[in-house]
Amino acid sequence: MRADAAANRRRVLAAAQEVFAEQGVEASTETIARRAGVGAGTVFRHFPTKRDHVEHTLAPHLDELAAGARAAGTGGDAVAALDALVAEMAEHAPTKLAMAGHLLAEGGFGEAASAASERVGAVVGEVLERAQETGRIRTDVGVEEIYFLVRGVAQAQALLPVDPAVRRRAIQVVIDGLRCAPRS
Amino acid sequence: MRADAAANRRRVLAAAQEVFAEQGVEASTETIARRAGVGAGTVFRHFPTKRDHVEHTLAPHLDELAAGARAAGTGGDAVAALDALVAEMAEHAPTKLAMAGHLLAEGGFGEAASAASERVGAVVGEVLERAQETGRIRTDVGVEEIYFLVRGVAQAQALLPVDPAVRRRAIQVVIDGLRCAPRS
Amino acid sequence: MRADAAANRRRVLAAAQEVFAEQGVEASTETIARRAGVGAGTVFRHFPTKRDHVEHTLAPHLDELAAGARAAGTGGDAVAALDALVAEMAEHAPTKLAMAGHLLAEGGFGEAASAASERVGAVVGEVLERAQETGRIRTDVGVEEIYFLVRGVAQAQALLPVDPAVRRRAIQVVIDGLRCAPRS
Amino acid sequence: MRADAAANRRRVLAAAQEVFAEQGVEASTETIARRAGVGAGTVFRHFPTKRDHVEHTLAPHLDELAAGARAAGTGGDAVAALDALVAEMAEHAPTKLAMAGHLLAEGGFGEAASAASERVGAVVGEVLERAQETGRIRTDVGVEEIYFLVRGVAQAQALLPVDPAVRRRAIQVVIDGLRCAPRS
DNA sequence: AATGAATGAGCGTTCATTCAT
DNA sequence: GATGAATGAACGCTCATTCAT
Repeated sequence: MRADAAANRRRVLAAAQEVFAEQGVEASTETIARRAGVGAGTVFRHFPTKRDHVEHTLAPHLDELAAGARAAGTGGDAVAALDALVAEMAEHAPTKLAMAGHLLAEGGFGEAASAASERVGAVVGEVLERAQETGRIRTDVGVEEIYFLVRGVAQAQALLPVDPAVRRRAIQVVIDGLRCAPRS
Repeated sequence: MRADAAANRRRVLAAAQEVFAEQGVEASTETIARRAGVGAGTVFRHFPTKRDHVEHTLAPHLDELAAGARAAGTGGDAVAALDALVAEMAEHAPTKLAMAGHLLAEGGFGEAASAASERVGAVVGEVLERAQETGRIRTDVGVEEIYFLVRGVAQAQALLPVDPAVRRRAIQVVIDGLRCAPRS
Repeated sequence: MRADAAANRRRVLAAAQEVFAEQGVEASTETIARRAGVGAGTVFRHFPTKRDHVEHTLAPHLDELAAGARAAGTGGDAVAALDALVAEMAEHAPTKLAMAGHLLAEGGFGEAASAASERVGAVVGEVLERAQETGRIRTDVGVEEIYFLVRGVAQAQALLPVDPAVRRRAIQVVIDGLRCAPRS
Repeated sequence: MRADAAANRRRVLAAAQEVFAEQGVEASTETIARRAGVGAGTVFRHFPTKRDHVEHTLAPHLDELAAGARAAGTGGDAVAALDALVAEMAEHAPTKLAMAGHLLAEGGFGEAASAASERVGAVVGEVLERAQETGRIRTDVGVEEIYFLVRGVAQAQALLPVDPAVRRRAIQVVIDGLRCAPRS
């Protein structure tokens, strides 16, 4: 029976990813249960409150983000790697991250989300450090600034769909802004 | 009694600003009414639907934003003016802008919010153009990109409170990124 | 000022007739006040509760009904007069009588409506008696039965709009049923 | 638990029959829930909107009506059967039919009520045709006229309780009016 | 006397959560 | 373990009625 339970858990999480992405965190637990093909009670057995549910749905997203960041951020040229990482994160941390809002509005990330969030930070930290060592990336910014900017870009598109060309140019501004030389 | 009504309207709006800022747009109308010291019916007399209420709470914020932008963006040096405007907007378009989300999710801005939004855009457009004419600001970005970045930074701090120093440095990245010369 | 008050009262009643006819008794007092061009308070000054308001709007309708009945029921031939009266009442006591429902559901007619109702009954009684004296109208029915049937026909069309031809034939059945001779 | 749910559904319907009969369709869902001994949410689980609730409360009434009509309308003598059917319907389609008003005011019968309504019409049609074939029932009336008259009588008593003797005599007028021979 | 703003109870409806089966 | 029915507290909104001006 453990196997069944685990399978159900997975199906509930998958359904939640879909439904939260489509309808936002306000989607009802019933909807998710139906999509997962289980009863509402089952969802609550696995995630006793909605907070838990949202948190455990967010965590894999963050891990995916970390994975994407790691993949993008390990190319040969450290600076190019940073550029790619920022672009990757800013483009692929979309709508779904609105979940974080719900969590934070209700008392901050829990264990699961915090851990995943730190894993993302670690990856970014590594890549950033490598890039700064080349001397071409400004050293007055750290992981926090990067993360802040990336979250911002991600949320800006979540709120209001925007022409991809606009988004791309905006991201380029951020990337260029991370370069060392002060200008003019 | 027009005077009393106007006073009440102002108190309701003030309460809404507070409450929406504290608890998000999901805050109940009852809560706002209580904070304003009026009955729930009074809120609905002034703003027949929640959308109306949110919209008319948001509009003054946008106007304040436009006013701040205009103030910041009219200094002598056009580029310094742009820098100031971006900083000003990014710092002072806080939590409360989450209201826009509610509106957009429910069918777009209404008249009041659209008008205010355009007023903001106009100010930014003017300042940006002036700055670009100096040749020191990149010309591959327009109002949309600026607005997108500013919204992003604003929302990023709305979602998750952040050390002001971090925010300041992140904003500096954006400002520097707007400069012309591509680097290294 | 007495004159102004009386004029207002009349305008409120006229507005109520229109609005109740259009939207049913559920129409809000506000709507009626607006239509009458007065404030809501004025309506309540004249009719302290909604019951009062409905009742005093209904009474003139009943009086109109009585007037129509009297006009129709005073022709030369007593039986023809009865036929005309029934037809007249059944056709012209339409939708608006739904008001009676509200009243009855809330504790019966009040003074004003009761008096008007009795005035209708008196007219019908006179005409019926004259007709019965010809020996051609059954004597096992009285005003109550007539009134009951007429109300029925009137309300049947109020609830569900019906082909006028159907209504006419149905009314003819009632008229024929009032004749003396039992058949086959 | 399907059994419990079904039982609850039945209790809710029974409560609704009572409450709608006593207080009209405007009765609150809360009241019905309390009468049924369940929470308000339970009522809405079974009948997602008030329309649904009214409709499914009305439909059994119509079916009962059809059943009664069929029972009354299948005796040996076709004319006697018609008489019985009209009497039966007019007497037993009481207050509760006011429900139809709510439905019609809100966009017509739905599936359930329409189907039941047609079942009633079919029964009446059969009996009427048989009776007309005897040559003793006027052929200028059809199901529509009968239905109209019956609804009328039913609603007349719904609106204002009336002495059963009066009602009986009024119904007799209708029955006699359906006979062939024109009189006088 | 008239106004129309304020009130607050009530309504239909939704949803996270609990619990009997 | 899973189910899905039941719960009941909210919520947005309406409206008869009251009352300060």
